[in-house]
Amino acid sequence: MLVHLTGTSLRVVPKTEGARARLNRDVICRAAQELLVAGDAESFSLRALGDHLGVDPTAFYRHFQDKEDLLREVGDRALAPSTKGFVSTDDPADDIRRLCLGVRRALLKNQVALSITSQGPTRHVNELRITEILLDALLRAGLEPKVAALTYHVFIEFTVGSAALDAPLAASAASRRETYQRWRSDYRALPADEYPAISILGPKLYPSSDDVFELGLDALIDRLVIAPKKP
Amino acid sequence: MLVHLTGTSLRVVPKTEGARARLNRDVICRAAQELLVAGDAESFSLRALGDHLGVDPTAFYRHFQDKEDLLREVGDRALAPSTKGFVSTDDPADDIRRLCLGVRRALLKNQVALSITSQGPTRHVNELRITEILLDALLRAGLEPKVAALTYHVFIEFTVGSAALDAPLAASAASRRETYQRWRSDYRALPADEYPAISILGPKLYPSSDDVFELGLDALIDRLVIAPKKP
DNA sequence: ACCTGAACACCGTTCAAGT
DNA sequence: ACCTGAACACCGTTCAAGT
Repeated sequence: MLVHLTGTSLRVVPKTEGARARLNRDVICRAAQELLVAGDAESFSLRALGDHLGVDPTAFYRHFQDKEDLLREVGDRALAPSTKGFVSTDDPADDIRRLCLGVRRALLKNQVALSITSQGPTRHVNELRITEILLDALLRAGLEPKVAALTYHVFIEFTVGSAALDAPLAASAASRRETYQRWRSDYRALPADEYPAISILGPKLYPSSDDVFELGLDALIDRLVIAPKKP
Repeated sequence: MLVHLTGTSLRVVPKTEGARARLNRDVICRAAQELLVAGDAESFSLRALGDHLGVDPTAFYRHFQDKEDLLREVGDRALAPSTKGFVSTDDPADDIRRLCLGVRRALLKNQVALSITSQGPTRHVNELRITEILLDALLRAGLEPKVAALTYHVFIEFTVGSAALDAPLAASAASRRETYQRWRSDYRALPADEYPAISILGPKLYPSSDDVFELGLDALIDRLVIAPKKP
């Protein structure tokens, strides 16, 4: 069969016709991001997305392979603020620190932490930039290749993993304080003879998850980048 | 209203009647664990659980509040091997190391990492034991209460978070090697001028996730427990 | 007391049909 | 070329009915 042009394909399409919400990957991603930032991640569905776009839910399949394909791209777009305008300095340790903090913030805001790592590398530009920045910093810090690769994965697992754990709570920032209050009082109700350490430290548990992340991140940077252990 | 015994409540129930798969939390949890260990986590459903038990799917609701209630208990049971028989020594750093490695192994095997932390503390015995062991070790290591609490959360986030990220791949151990192969070759196909660090380190990425976890865990222990930073 | 089964309000996805 | 809408094969959960 030959591909052939028909007369109609050369017609000029009126702009007014194109104005009514013509779908493409960009407008779909933006609508998905709006829903994810606004509500909780688990109420997101392709049907809700269709509603939000004023379009049949299945129109989506013209532009993405499946839901995962969409979430992966939405996730990558969410990461843009952490790579756009990022400039590496002559302090690789600080570069790593700034990058991981930015990645975490972007993931928490958009509730897409898990979709990022679900199926390995892609050509998605922000994921690749993050990998490049991190690996570059680790090489500049003087790590040998094999150790640099391992260390890269440590930072990714800690950053993305803790974001995945914190995201559900970070979403409802208002209720987080009272949730934590309740959890602490659950600990307080435990028998002190059976759980002595918990009864001492219970009131101090569930601090700011930002503080937790920074403590862990700085420890990893100190030990793995600034003063790596000799083998 | 008074609680009163009726004559029938004293009747001896024939054992043959009890033998036909009478439901309770224990047999339901065991069936769920079997399904989770055998297959992938996302194919688990209450309907599949009902089939496996030879029972209507909704019979489940006589014994658990909802699916999350079940998964939380299944998760806690999965953690039992990491706390049963655990003995703390006079080396708190090593106690932490052994505990976190055991917790990670248990979570990966049962694919229940995320269900553990989804809604804070409970009276589930293994979760509480893990908290107690960890907090106790941190206090014995000489950390002051506030730092000990932060450090506790760092270890939990790193252990559970990385298990949550690794679990989907750990499930299909057979296909993991070839998956990693493909990912590495994806990296190799990238333009070297745009991604110089990736093109150098690409072949070394995606090492054993056990090695990654141990590198990070030991770094955190060194920096936060053995040689904590002075404020 | 405990289980069944119909029913409700959803999912992601496919595919023939429309324009 | 792109969108629609019916349909398929599922979900978790509720509730009246059975025994």
